[in-house]
Amino acid sequence: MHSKKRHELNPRVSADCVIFGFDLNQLKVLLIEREAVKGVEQCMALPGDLIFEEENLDMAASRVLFELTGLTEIYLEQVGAFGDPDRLTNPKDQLWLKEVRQNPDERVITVGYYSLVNMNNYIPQPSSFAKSASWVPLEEITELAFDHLTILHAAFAKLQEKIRIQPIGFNLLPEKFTLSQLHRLYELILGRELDKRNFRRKMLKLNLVQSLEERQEGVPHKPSQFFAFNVEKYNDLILNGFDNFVF
Amino acid sequence: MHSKKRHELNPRVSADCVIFGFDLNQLKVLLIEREAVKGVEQCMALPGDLIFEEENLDMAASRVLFELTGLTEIYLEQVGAFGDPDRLTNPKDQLWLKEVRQNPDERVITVGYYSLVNMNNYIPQPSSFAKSASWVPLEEITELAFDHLTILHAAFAKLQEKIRIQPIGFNLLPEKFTLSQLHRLYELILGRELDKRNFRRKMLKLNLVQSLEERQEGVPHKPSQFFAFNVEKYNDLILNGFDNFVF
DNA sequence: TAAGCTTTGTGTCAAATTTACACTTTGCGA
DNA sequence: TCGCAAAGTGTAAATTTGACACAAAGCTTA
Repeated sequence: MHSKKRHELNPRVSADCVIFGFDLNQLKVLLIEREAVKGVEQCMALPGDLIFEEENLDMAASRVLFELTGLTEIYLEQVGAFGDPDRLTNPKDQLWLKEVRQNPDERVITVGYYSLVNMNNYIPQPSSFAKSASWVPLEEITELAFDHLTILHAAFAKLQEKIRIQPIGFNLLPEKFTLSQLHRLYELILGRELDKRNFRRKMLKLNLVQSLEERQEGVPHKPSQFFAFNVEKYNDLILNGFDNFVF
Repeated sequence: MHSKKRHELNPRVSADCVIFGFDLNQLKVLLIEREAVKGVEQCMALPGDLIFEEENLDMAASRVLFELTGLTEIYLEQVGAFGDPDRLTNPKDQLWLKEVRQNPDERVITVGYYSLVNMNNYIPQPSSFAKSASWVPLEEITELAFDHLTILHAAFAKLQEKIRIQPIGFNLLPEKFTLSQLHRLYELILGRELDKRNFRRKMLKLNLVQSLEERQEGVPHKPSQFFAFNVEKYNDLILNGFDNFVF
């Protein structure tokens, strides 16, 4: 028991969103450009903002995402809370906050969210303090405002865990896709090569995808068969998990 | 863009801890008894309390756990943030808060943490507003203060995910344990039966445990061999994961 | 219009892993 | 010494994995 009286934390709370997209070639993340203020040049950031009194966290994250990027109807999954006392104390961030917030020194706890979307269905429309909103290749992101790089890494780590436990791709790919595209998606998320034939065999045996009566057109090579997810099986695997793991 | 001015959330923040233990037979959770105040009988709760201004979240969780239960040196992993506007509005909880908090109506965002410990190494010593602190069988927990049951379920879900990805047991079992005990632990966490022979074969092949030159004594049946974890291999698997999952 | 380029798509075999399944052993207690 | 309770053990069939190379298709261009 401590006898000295300490002050209870009384912070603002924000939500930050890590939206992953896939352009059939690269993994991308939706970033906004934080507007420049005097003394601070533009800077990329996750879409995120303070949340309001009557909101719950999940709804707040959706609203914030919508207000900054125009995206809506996105299922967001929580990454976790980030609340280091010094997460906003970088000099550049401080300058920016002084221009934008009423109490720039106040602590802010943020709750990170992430989602996987099909880039083509969501054209970002920046507004509020987002000067732009655009898809940036994951591998090119080396610096972000505040502790957003930490949040991004945590979200990607979650994605890498998720792919071991659930099927992935339904939200990242168009309705029709080729197995090569799915293959590449898995390689990008897992960060390593997967044998093409073994990958196909596995996917087909899982019954997760079904081939359509349609092939690519206009490509300068043998056209690929299109596939679609077997939604029933996909949802089944999400609910019940794979059963061929350890034990 | 909204034009109407809304108030930014300015809550208190708490940390709640879900500490799992294993008595070689059952999974248990460390709960405190929230002291009765006028009009509200005693009630079980996760150890948790408000955090202070200068703390970061992880350290705050450790402190709170220590202050309420005396446990220290425990590695806590984050479950996530819980912040529904109505998470404290149950009438009983309100009555209790009115006695204990300066501003009982203030919103509180909580950050959940969980950990796995060897019950025998941590004898809870209640203090602060914890009238008692004790290990309660997981399956007997059907009601808790606030939204603590939700947090508990989320933590258990994390544990079930973790066991698919990492070895488990090092922190839950004593140094020497029998394979039956480890077997039971896995069955409890996974919630289903595992074939005894196959389980043993797998564990031994993973090289995760090594048999000691010592057997049980005084049991009214064939005494069991003791085993210990192969720490090197255990840490290797935590770092690098199992490699025999899908793909 | 043929040659070349690029990506798709396919099969097999050996090795490893999984699954299902039942009886003997050991030590204590009655 | 008999009975009880849990420990401990092996095998065979089925499935899954991992490694590996070449023909097919359609566009491009010379």
